[in-house]
Amino acid sequence: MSDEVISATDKEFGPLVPPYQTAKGVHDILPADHEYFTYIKKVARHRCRQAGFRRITTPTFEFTDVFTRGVGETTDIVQKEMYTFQDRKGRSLTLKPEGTAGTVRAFIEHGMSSWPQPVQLFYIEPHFRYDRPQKGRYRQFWQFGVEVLGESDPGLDAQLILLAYQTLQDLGIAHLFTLQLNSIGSKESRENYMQMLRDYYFGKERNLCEECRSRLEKNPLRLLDCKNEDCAILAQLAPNIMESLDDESKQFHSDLKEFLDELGITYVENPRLVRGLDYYTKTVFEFWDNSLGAQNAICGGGHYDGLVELMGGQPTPAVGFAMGMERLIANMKREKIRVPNKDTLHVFVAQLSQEAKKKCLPLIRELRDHGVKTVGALGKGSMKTQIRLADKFQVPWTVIIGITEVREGTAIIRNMLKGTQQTVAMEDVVATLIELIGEENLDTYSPGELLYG
RNA sequence: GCGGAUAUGGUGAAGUGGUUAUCACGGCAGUUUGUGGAUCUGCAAUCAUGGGUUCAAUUCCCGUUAUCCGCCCCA
Repeated sequence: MSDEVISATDKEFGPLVPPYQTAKGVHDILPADHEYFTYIKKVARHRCRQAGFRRITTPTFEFTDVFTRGVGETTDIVQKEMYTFQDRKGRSLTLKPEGTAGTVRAFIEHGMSSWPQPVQLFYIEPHFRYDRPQKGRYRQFWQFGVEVLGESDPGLDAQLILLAYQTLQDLGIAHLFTLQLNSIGSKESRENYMQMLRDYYFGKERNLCEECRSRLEKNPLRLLDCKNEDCAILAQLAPNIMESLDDESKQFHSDLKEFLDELGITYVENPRLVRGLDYYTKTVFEFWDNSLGAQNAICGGGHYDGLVELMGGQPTPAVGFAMGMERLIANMKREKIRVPNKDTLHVFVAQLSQEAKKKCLPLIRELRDHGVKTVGALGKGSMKTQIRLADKFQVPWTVIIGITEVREGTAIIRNMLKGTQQTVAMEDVVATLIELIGEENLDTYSPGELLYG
């Protein structure tokens, strides 16, 4: 590598020379954090399976149009947060910034409208947004999301909100959040409402922030949740969306609230809640962090009746939500919640001499096949080093096989907690250990039998 | 995209305009070759990076990059 290259890149982008570090806004997920990831995935999968959802994974990148059309041209996500690049033939591709657009694309592409309706899907996937990193906001982040397509009923929305709520409960953090609820009506009533807003703001433009002035034309709904002081005051006095809803949406919304009451889920009606993605209709909701008072959502979702059609499919009602895995973890840690994990080992196998090593390999294999979590020090190292390593791993049992044991056909089983040890015949080692560990503690998870034919 | 703070071994922290940069935890190795968790010994940092001020900078100033926080937006 020439000096020229090093200095040029170094100056513009920081350490692009060894040792490397992660790009801005992305993180390694280390084993300690995977304990949380694994646990949350289990909870999510379990809740989804109970409710008849099946998992889908859409590609990490799609044609850019999938998102510009699906998410909406005027949204912040599309306008300034997408990772867009060209492939070798000049096609524009984009790393998925959210999960719904790709899922809807898949729904249409695979003819899911002919599956039994509604189609219920969930995903646990990384997403990408080019945004300034901050607490709970990363350029690559994981979302757990669900979508229900092909049927429209307030009961469905209620179920979905319940699913989100129970997931938060399962993770021990539901009490930290408040459900914010609103309805933005049908496409038609929303357009009427947007016209009402434009009329309301007519002549008041000079009091708006610069951004809101441009929103006025493209997406006046967003004026309602602007944090700018003056904009907020005007928004307070703006016409309430509830009053301009069409009758069907009104009925839908009041039914939903009834169902939520029935389920004992509390919510705050928030007529200024609008979502940053264009595809929503009727129900929109977010779970907001209580302590911040501000809008820091751990989960957001809503009803989107027009999207499938917009993306070239048959008119299909749908509803979904997504929650941020990193934010879930951050909140669990904030609550000092720890998560059970099964990474602890049972047995360490120490060996001395080449002959002993030969005996160790089959033994380790047999132990593992029986569900005994086992590691062995097959590299060089004195007895002391190996036992010390066993101690570092905090295993309760160590098997020691040296020259003497090989000759006698035995092995030493050492109790690492008490410091006692016994010599047993080589063929009894596995059975003895299983008894010491206890069958119920073995790691014998089975993925299920394979089926043939 | 806009503002603020920070940047010292793997981690967390001290510290100084000038000879070997301190401490804790962790890591590795060793304490004479078959046994751990204690003690002891040793090893590991061009003090983010580029430039400037100065006889001299890790320490002062500026740029860059990164991290953290707020705004914006969202998950």
